[in-house]
Formats: sequence, C-alpha cells, structure tokens
Amino acid sequence: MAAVGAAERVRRGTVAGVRRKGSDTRAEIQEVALELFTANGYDATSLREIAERLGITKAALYYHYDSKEAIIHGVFEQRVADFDALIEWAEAQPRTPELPAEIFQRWFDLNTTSGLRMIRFAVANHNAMRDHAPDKGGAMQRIQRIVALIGGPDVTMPEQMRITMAMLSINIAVMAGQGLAADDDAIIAAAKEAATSLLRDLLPGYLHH
Amino acid sequence: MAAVGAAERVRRGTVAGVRRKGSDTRAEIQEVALELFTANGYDATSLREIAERLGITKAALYYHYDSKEAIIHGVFEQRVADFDALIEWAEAQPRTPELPAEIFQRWFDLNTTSGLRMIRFAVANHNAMRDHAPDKGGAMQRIQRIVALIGGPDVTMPEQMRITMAMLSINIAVMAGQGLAADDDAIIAAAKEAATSLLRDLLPGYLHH
DNA sequence: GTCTATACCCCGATAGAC
DNA sequence: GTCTATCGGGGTATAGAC
Repeated sequence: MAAVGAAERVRRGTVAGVRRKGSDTRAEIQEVALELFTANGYDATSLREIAERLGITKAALYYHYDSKEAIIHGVFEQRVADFDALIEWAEAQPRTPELPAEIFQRWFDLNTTSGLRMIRFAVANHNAMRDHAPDKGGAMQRIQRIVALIGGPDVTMPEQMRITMAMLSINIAVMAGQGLAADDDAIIAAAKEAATSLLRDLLPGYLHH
Repeated sequence: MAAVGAAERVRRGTVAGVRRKGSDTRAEIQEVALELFTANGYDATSLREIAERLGITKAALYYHYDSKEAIIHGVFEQRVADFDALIEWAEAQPRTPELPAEIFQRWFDLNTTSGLRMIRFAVANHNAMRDHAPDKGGAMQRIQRIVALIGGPDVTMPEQMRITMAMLSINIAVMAGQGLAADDDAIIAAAKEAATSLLRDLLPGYLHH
C-alpha cells in the first residue's frame, strides 16, 4: 500500500500526521462503509477496501472500531434510533382516527426525506440486517411494533400484512427503479402511490388529495 | 472430517463406493445449495458447509461443478428458463385486451405454485443475483422484458414502475411474512391482494373475482 | 491516530491416489 | 465419484513503533 502523501493528508484534515480537533474519522468510516456495504454487500466488503477508500490502513480502522461487526452496528444504530423515536412519539399520542395515517406519513418521510441511502442499504443487506443487528430481532422487530401502532388493538393478520407491505413499498420501489431509468423522485412517487393503494381502505385519513 | 460410514453411503445411494445408476448428486447439491444460500446468503455459505451437509468433501463437489459460481448458476438456470418460457409464450400471443392480465397471472403462478423457495432465495441474495447472474443483467433484465410485454407499446414510466412493483409484490410479501406469523398461503394471498390493488386501474381484465 | 508487520484462519481450488 | 493433502490468497484481527 502506497504511503499517504501530504496533499492527501490535508484533504483528510490531518497536518503532519496530527488529526485536527473535531476529527470525524468515525463518521467518515461510517459513510464509506455504508456506501460499500450498499454497493457490494456486507460480506463481500473487506476492511481493506474501506481503509483504502479512506486513505488509511486496516489497522487504523481498528483504532476506531473493535471489529467489522462494530462498523455495521454503527450504521444500524442511526437507523434504529430513528425507529425508536417514531415509536416513542406514536405511543405518546392519543389514539384519534387520524393517528394511523399520521404515523405512516412520518415513517414514509423518515425513509425518503434524507435520500434513499438507508433503504438501498437495507435492500442490499437483507441477511446482514438479520444476522448483525445490534439487538436480537433488530429492525424488523421495530417495524412490527410500528405496524401494531398503525393497526391498532383489533388489527387482523391480513391487515398487518398489508400495513407491513405498505411500509416496505419504498424497498420494492427501489428494487424496481434499479432496472428502469428511474430517479429518486420517481421512485419515491411510485412508493407513495403503492402505499396509498395498499392502505386505501384501511386508513380513513390517509391522503385524500 | 470423519470418514463416511457404510450406513451413510447407503442413505446417499452408493454401495461400496459405486454410485447407483441414475445418480442425482448434482440435484442434491443444487437442493442443499439453494437451502443454504437462502438461509445464509451466497457469500456467507462456504463449499465446506455444502459438502458437509451432503456427507461428501469439498473436492467431491468439484467433480460435479467447476466452481462455487457454477453452483449458483445452476440455481439461476432453472429460474431463468422459466422466465424465458413465459416471455416466449407472451410474444407469440395476439395482443388482446386481456393479454396483460393473463401474462401477469402466469408470472404470479410461476412464483407461487411450486412454493416460495425461489422467492426466498431471491430475497436473500439480491446482490448475488446481480453479480453472479449467468448472463449480464440476468433476472432483472428478463423482468423488465415481461414488464414491457404487460405494459404494451405505449406504457409510461410510472406505469412500468407500478407493474414492476406488482411483479415484486411476492417478494415484499415474503419479507413482511418473516416478522409476522404468516404461513405461505397467507403470504401468497397478501401478495395477490397487493398486486391487484397496484394493477387495478391498469389491467382491465385482471381479477374481477 | 496512524503506521508496518505479522499471526492465524478459512476460503476456493487443484493434484493425484483409489 | 470420492478421497487425502495441499496450495495460494485474502479475510479479520493484533502487536508494537512512531
């Protein structure tokens, strides 16, 4: 591996090998890892690749994270925290007839307003999300919790399926968009349309525009 | 690795090391590979695991297949052949108003009547299907071809998205069913329902039951 | 905080006996 | 058709200098 030149160090925010105050190497690792895990999958991505992309060595990675699994945990944490915030919010609301639609809308925004990066990651790492989730069950378990909150106390199993599929409509839209020449806006629009038709008869307050 | 005992050989259809006529080792390898690739993913599944499950060694695997990739190609071939048969059939039909619905129905049956094994494999091996498809583009390219046949010559991009998502409704139904306690019939029913609502306005002849 | 160097393991794949 | 044995390589992870 070639030595890191001075110009490269400056680009990465180091001077003479001393990292600037407010260093964000961990965040950079997260970003690169998310990108590579999404493009090639968790198993097919090596620590060497991640390090190379950052202009550091594998060993340096281990200063910031204890293991490869710890790196993907970092990716999950961000997302799981968003899920938990939504769950907490929803549980604190009075159960009005409009609440289910409101919860779904927030779920949808959560997954689209800051781009589709996390969805693309989820699509490409289906197995890794099951095997390396920080806590047992992880993301899917939280999705089920949200489904329950949307569905309410008397929700039937077919209804739960429909709600879950509506929540995953962004995922299939991303999959579908891969083959077509669809940009993010078209993907999001298609996902919203699909979710609408799935929830049409279920959520009275959802999307009458 | 322990030597294979006589009883084990008999179970696998060999006597004194000589394979019976009509041996189906290749088929057994396919079956085990499909199972393990689905459970753990292509990358996370080693040839040692596959061999161990079959009671043979890695080296024996190489008598039947040239490489690990050749094994997954075998899984694809079966599925791709089904796709091609559907495409060929559809292209030979006169374009009546009912044809799109008929094509979709056949697609749906193709993916459900012999169980959900191939869908589960596809869900768990999203990346591998892209990277190790026998021909470039592989499955997704054929799906696009079928979308075009369903949509007809004047199909718009949003319509293509809807049709593609309808075709992938079985995939999200399987994903959704993982968290819920849904059996295959419930998953298939949910997928059909979702596809129906997605195609409602698009396919005049589809499913007025 | 990052480096070089290395340990250790398992992977896919091959050679050659039986 | 299956075996034992082995090869080369890349994987994660660690030790210790700077």
